[in-house]
Amino acid sequence: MPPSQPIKAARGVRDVMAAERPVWEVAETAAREVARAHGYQEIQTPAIELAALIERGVGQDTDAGGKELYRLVKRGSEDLVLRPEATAGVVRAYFQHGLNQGPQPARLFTMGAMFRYNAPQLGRYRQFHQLDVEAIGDASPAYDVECIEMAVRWMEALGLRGLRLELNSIGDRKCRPAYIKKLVAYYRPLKDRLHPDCQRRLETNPLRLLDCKEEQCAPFKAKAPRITDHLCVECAEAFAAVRAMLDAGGLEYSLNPYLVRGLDYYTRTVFEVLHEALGGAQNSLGGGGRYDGLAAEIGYPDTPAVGFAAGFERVVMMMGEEGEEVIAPPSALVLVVPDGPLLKEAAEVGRLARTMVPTAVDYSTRSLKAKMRAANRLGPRWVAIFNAEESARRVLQLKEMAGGEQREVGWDELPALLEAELTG
RNA sequence: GUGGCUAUAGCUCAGCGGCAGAGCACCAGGUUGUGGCCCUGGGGGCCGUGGGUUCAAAUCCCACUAGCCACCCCA
Repeated sequence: MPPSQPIKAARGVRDVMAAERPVWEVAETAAREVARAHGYQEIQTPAIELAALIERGVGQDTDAGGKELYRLVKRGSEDLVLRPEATAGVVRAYFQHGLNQGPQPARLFTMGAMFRYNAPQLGRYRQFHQLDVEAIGDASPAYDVECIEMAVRWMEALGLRGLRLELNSIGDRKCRPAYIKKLVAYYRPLKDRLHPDCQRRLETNPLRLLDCKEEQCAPFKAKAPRITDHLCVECAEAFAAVRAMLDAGGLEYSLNPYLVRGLDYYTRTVFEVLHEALGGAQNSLGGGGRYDGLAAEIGYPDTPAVGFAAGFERVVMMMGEEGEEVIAPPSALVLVVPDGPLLKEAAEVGRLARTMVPTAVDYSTRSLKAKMRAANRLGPRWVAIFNAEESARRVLQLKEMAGGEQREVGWDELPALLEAELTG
């Protein structure tokens, strides 16, 4: 029985159609170029992972690793989820394929679909796509800066302007717990005056108090102790080194002591690349940071690492606003248009032309006039027209659509002629 | 998960109790092998879904669904 309603795409997902796809291709190509220019190698990891990897790696108390996680129906004893981000899977692959035995750090990048069950909005989808770049196996803050630089360079290469880089350090396992205690001690007496969400945060995830944008809480936030004033010596030195290298490299940034990222695994450096023109809630094009604790969390040897992820949907959207214009190429350079029922002959001419340039064939039974109208919309550079009489002589009329000139060409001369036209 | 706005042709939208409309797009003809401009004609609609009010509902009311926006969260 047919469905009572025609079946549409699932909520929160979208199709990238032919008019938009070339923009994605530009973004993907630029991403590969930037990553490879820094010595990074492309890998692919699965979209499905064991639930334990994500829950341990991303953190069950985070949105991405908790309520937003897509869980697959168990088959047998396999408890699988759709990945909400790529880092945990890349780190898993790094160990599983022995990259920890090779030269350190391993410089890896990947591109692909991520999945989070949240309310869809412009620029935010349930299936979205990220560029993900990771340097695994070395604690030097120089790699933090390398990641930041790649993120910014990628977006700049796509013509995006009005980018803002925000930077913070959120300490490590040594100094952060002590800071959180101070933060809670500061906020506890103010609890009644915070708005409900923040009252909840105080109990569940105190760091998130710094993320609050409510005016009601703003005065308290301004006077709250700052993590950057409470870093241990090692974290403070690393943070200073990151800033010094950014300065030396001419990368502008602003320090944001309230920048706290949504995933549990971050330590020390965190950063975000924002775009001024995007709406307040979805103004983040990408972000990342150091995650020295993740490897141990998912059962591998303690290993320092740093990386970033950036969203294609938002980057592509901003390219449409202000980036360089990308024009979708016509689907074919040559369109073969037989006048009459000449299917085999049209196919043969198509094969000949295709040896040189992308070639489509119009096999429809419409009038020649209708086929020419269609040809005009498809936008090929040439149309190859022939009727039964010309077919018998193995010739065709090659018409250049832009100027309208056409001349008779033998089928066997066609490839050489097209080549000459393209190179000349 | 919470609140606001919206839903009519492929697209953009008008109509706001009384025959389902426009522009663009699509198809065909005007031109006996040849596109664009122009002219003519044509195909297309459960007016998001379900219920209610009414003699009568695209129009008013309710619910649901979806989209957008804000919150939340983040890419």
